[in-house]
Amino acid sequence: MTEIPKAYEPQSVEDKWYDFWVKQGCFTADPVRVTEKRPAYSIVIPPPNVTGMLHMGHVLNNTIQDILSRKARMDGKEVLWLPGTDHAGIATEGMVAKQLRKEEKKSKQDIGREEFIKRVWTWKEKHGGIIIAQLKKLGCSCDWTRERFTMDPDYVRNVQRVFVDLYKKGLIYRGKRMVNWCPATQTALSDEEVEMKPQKGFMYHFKVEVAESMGSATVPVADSGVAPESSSIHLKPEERASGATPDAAGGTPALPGPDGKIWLTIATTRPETIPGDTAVAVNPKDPRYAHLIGKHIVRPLPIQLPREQKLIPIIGDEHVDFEFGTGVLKVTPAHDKADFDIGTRHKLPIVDIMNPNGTMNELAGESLAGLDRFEARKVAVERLKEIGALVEENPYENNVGFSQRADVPIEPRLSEQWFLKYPSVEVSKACVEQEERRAPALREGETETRGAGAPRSAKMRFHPDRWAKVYDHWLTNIQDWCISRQLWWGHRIPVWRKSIQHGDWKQLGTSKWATALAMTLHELVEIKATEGYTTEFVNLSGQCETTLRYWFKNGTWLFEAATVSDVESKEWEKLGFTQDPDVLDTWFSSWLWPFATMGWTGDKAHDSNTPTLRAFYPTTDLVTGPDIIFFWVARMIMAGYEFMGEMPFRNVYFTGIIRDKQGRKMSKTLGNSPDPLELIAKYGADAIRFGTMRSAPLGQDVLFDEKDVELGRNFCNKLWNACRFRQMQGSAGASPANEGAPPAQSEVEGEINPTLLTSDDHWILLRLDTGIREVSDALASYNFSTAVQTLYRFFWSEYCDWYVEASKAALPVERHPDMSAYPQHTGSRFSPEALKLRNNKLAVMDFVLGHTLRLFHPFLPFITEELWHGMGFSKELPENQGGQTIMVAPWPKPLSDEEKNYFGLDDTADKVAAAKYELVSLGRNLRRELKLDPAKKLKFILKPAGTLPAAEIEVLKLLLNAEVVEVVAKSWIADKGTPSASNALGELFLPTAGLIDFAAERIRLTKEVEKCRAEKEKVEQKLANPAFTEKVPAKVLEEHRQRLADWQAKEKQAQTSLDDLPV
RNA sequence: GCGCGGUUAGCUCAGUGGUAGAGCAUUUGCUUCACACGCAAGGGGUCGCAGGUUCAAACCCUGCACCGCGCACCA
Repeated sequence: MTEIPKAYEPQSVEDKWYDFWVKQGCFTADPVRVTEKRPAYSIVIPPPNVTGMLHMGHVLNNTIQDILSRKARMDGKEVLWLPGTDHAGIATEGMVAKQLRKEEKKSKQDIGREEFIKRVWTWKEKHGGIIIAQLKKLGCSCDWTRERFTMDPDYVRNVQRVFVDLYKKGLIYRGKRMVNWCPATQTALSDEEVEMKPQKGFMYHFKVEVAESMGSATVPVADSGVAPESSSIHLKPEERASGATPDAAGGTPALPGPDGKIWLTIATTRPETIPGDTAVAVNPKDPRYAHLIGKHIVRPLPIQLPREQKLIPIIGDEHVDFEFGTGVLKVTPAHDKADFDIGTRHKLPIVDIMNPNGTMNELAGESLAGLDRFEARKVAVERLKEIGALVEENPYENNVGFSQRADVPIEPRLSEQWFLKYPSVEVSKACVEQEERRAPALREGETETRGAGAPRSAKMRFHPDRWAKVYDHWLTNIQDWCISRQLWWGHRIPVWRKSIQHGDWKQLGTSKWATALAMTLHELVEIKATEGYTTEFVNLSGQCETTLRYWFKNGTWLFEAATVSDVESKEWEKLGFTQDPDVLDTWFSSWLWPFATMGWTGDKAHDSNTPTLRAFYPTTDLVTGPDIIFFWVARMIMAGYEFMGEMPFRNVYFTGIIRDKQGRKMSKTLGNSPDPLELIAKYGADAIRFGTMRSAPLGQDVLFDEKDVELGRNFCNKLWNACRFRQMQGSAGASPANEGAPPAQSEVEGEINPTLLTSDDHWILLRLDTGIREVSDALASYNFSTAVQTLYRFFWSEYCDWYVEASKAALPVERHPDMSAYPQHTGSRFSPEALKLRNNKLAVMDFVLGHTLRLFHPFLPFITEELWHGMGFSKELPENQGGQTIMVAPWPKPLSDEEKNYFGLDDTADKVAAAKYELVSLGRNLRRELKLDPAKKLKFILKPAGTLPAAEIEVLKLLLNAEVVEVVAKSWIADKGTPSASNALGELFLPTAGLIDFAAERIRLTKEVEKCRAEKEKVEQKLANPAFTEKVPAKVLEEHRQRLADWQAKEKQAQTSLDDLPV
């Protein structure tokens, strides 16, 4: 490093080192290298959407993973950070469909499934790599040789295997159920993809006539010519409301009104679904309505239907809450989940009045058919008004489920879908450690459980562990997972179906394969050919691997063939079987991520010999957001147990959610989401990493502010300049960066000679030791912001602000410490002794910087690598110990007892320097309070408490910006009124003859006395309390006594000075 | 409704029972020869409220208020 720029320029450094790391294979994991001494450490990346662009959430998440990976490498582990992307079914399909519409004015149906999928692949090849390139910019040390995509052929095969396996186990089934239907994307969704949002709408009350109200008939009145609207249309709603309608709070039975009819009022938020009502339900215990059960009402919509077709029964069902609404519930089994359940209980007909796209169909009646559901709602209200059925219309807020992705209200819809009954639920539930259940002893051993080959605890840990409760709760109330999606882009369900008339086997054709199969089928079905459903499985072993499932009903067989074999599926197709058109939920592929990316095949014998799986599964850590705890984390755990027989990861770290500085979520519409790449370009990758980590406390959301990145840049610049300063001092000899140099080598030039260490050196070495401990501990407990703040404090406040500044007293300014070149400097500083001291100080600096760079490397990979080489620390180190790259230089260890002994560091070794720095602050304070010219070099007088070497005085002089620091004897007495300050080191005077502003000094001293007195009294009060002195531990009592003495002394001194001030 | 988290300096947050902290912002001063992306010195807080436990509470307990999040949900 010959010429060092004044400021750190990240742009010229980052690409260079990233390319270097990749070329040298620094990120590549090799399972062969894993041994007991070199344990494996692994993380699988939460695969970002292949359509995605890097956002701040990715920055947070991936920086953490990178820190963990880099730290693990420095710990000497074999690290696999496995990257990849996710095919993001709905998002990607939507994007390509949109493009198609825009560029070619075509729908996906226009070009067909095969062509459409081709287009998606083209799109993926072109744009799919963007986010990966962005991760590289951030410095992520992923093993790119193992990059995976959830639509890779191997991965697709794994998804199919898993599907067929679960199908075989009877955990996957197809059924007609109520699902969450997204009318925008026209697919079913899982419960997790539905977000409840409060919506402002209206509660409509409408009235219906009880058909049997005349008391004559229990049979529906066939009065087709006269629809109820014609007879009641003359009445105004309010008249009706006050008439026969029972008061919801009343409790009196609903009886015929003056017109001889009984009217019921029904409350609904969705009047457009009235045509789909197939019953009206009341609570059988409700005295108002119980007598009506079994009678019918006349459904008001659609209007045009003849009266007898509108009659629907009044049923009794406990589900109905009599407090709510009017206590009368309209039951729409096709369009409401709860209603569907009621319908099932009462065997009600199901009338689906909507199209898949959310428009009404012809069953909704002429006036609604073709309208969008929300439009239809308005029209339905109009119709009700027209016929006089609408009683009330009140603003109402309720919660409506929205499709998370499309942000439109979901529509409960009855449809045929595939469901998964979750596997391995109990073991997955039990494996996660809950805070209250954990033994205290285990908490201590936290660091050991991470990354080590054999975990001490068999449990999985969540960080912060409160998420374990959320996880547990979800698993306890778990519902079957709707896994089919009506999309084209994704893993198509590997099931082929055909229905065959009983005995009509010739339908299968006459091929050899078909004949053999038909024979088998024939034999089997002959035996089982009884009416009803069966769920027997036929494994046609010997002939094929397909799992066949069949049902028999009404003389027809329905066959379902599930297979992963391309050859066999072709055969099924030849036999007229057709593949299920649906694809699987994207999460149904990502839940396999931790092992499907590692060469898993599902064949136990094979997998147990797959090196990657053997070495790296289970993975060590998973880093993700709590928002996908159900979508991904929980499901991966179940898949891990089900298919690998083991947990997929030992620790899960949940990041916070990145928000803007006002606490709002980052969103595209708000425009509050900064582009990380712009920030990287502006401030550097290290800066954005540092800033993000610094402001991301464990388990809390992160309020992001560009200021944080700026701080990161400033920090990098500080690091840069501290190294630059060191570099300008020239060589101290041999490479000093060796870890814990053994005492035997101490005589080597450039190594630290303990006999030459000053109090400052002792102090910084102890501070370094503390820093190493704190950073290591913080990382072991995933407290990244604590780690960063510790580093910040150590490096900036301790090393730069105090140590380097103090060191300047012992370091000549000139670049070359060749004495002959500077004849004007003939003082002690340039004596051979001083030169030795100087070199020793440089050696200490190198020692500290060498450790510091390594401590920073996981957080700031680029600048530390640049400086590591630039400072020459890489020289003379073995290739695999930092010689090639700082990436694998050993992580700094706290100083051992041996090292501390060698350096002469006991627990009090930092006391002198600490007192010195405190006295400097006091002295600077004096100067300031007395309003003395800060630039002027002043004379200070020191009366030391003990003896102080001359070198210490030099340091004081420099740090106080003094002209001179004159040391005086104990007997020396200051002139009256000389401002002073004192601490353990001694008493510091600032003789100010002629300079002093007495008024300012009086104010200063008065304030000082007051403060001392207040503090003194606080302590006195405590000590005066007998309860305190009796019960308090001796140590605390002693502290208080000492504190009292200190304040008393200070007060006395300040008071004396005040008294001595000339009037 | 149930659960979780939060409430400490203007802002963002540390702080596991014993003298209230950091960064940013702010004030003042400084072209001190590594760094103005810097240096130095300040100002600024009855730790959300009310009780309780304790010699001692920001910290432990109880209740309340407010903010945020999750789950559930009644038409």
